[in-house]
Amino acid sequence: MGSGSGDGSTFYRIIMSTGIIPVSRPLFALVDVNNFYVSCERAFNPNLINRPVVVLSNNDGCAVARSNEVKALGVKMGTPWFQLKDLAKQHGIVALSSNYTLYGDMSNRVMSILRDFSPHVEVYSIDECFLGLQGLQSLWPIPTGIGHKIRHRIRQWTTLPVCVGIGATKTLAKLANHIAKKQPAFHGVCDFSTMSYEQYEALLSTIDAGEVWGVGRQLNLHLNAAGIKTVQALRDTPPAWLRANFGVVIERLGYELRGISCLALEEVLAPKKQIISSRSFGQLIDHLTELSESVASHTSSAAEKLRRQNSVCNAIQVFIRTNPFREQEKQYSNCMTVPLPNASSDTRLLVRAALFGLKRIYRPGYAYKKAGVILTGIDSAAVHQESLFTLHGADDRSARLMKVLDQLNQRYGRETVSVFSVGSNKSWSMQRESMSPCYTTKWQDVPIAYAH
DNA sequence: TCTGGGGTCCTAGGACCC
DNA sequence: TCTGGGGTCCTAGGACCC
Repeated sequence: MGSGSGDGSTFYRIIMSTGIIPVSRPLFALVDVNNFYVSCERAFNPNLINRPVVVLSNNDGCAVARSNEVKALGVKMGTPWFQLKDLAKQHGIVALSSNYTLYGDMSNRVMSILRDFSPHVEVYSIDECFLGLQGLQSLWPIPTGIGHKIRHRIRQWTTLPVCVGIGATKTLAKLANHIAKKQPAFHGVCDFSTMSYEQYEALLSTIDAGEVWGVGRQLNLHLNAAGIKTVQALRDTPPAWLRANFGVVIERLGYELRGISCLALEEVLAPKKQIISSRSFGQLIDHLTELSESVASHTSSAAEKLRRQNSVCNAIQVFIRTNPFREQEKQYSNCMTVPLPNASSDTRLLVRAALFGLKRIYRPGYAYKKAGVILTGIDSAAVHQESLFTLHGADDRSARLMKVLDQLNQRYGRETVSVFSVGSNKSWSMQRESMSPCYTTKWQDVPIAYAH
């Protein structure tokens, strides 16, 4: 509930006066910046325009963005830089180290422009954004119009080139965007919603099923083996068959291609469910002390991200591995998930746990290439709010829990812990008697931290 | 010689509980 | 004590995405 919005009441009024349910079908746009990192660099260095440019990953390891000129040379995403050097010399490719601060800033500018076009916006990635176009018909009777206006304005205000895809579902909008990028005849805007049936079918029958959002390499192989090669063929495959063979995700994908929207716009930024911090080393290392320094620093930055979203985590995973590309060397890769006695975002506690795990998985005599940590079991409701709870039940655990509560309340100086209630006989469940988010701890955790 | 980093979702299997 | 079915939680691993 909780939707006492104007939309709702209007909806009901119309039903009552006319008896017609005004079903306004959803419509999505996907706006995507072309060659985003390269375009950002060009915005600040016009000398790069019309020249072949790549942006390289951390340690200048591999190409993570390519200009059209570089794509035309056949360079694939993720190609290692050392394999590109000859080609680069030959064609005068400019290689740049990545500058994520710049890209983040440019991304914010684009997103804020898009918010002027629609109140319903999902920032999908640093260079992509879904817009809900539903309800904008009075402003833009033909959706293609809004697409061109968006393109024009972003170009004018940021110099960045974008393409716009429009369709009845997010998957179709993605596909339309892909077409807008690949087929110059569309001038950067592909709008399925106003396209003729013939043109639509002709497009779908020529595009590889592997281009569909959610169809990766593996799935595409399986689809091809089953004779499903084009988007059209995939769409016309019975959803039940898709479910039986590939599961619920692909079944949903099938519906989305049929124009039945299954994926909603996610307008609010959901808190992260896991937070990773990891990096490859510039050179191989083998000592525990060096690994420890790296792991400690990763843990610290991960904990910072965790606190920024007002969360705590209940476990930290630490992992290390050798260089898998050096196939002739002996390989080692391992990880360990270290549970925390209490959910926390405290850097020192997390570092201690991570180093504890690292010591157990570390083996001397290997040349390590990468290390990192993953924070898991994230509880984003833990916002340190005061809440009032009651305790039900009467077995000895109640008394023990009360004691624990006292200890925690003393420690934090306020009511921070949720209380458990007793079910019918022996089952315990958490019960919150407050609407506000609370800090929760699990019954199983209690004896570990407060056994004595 | 040199090969990124950060996410999500789903599934399977084991431990444990009732 | 006999027993099975149903449920949760956790972890690992795969596939996919940008």
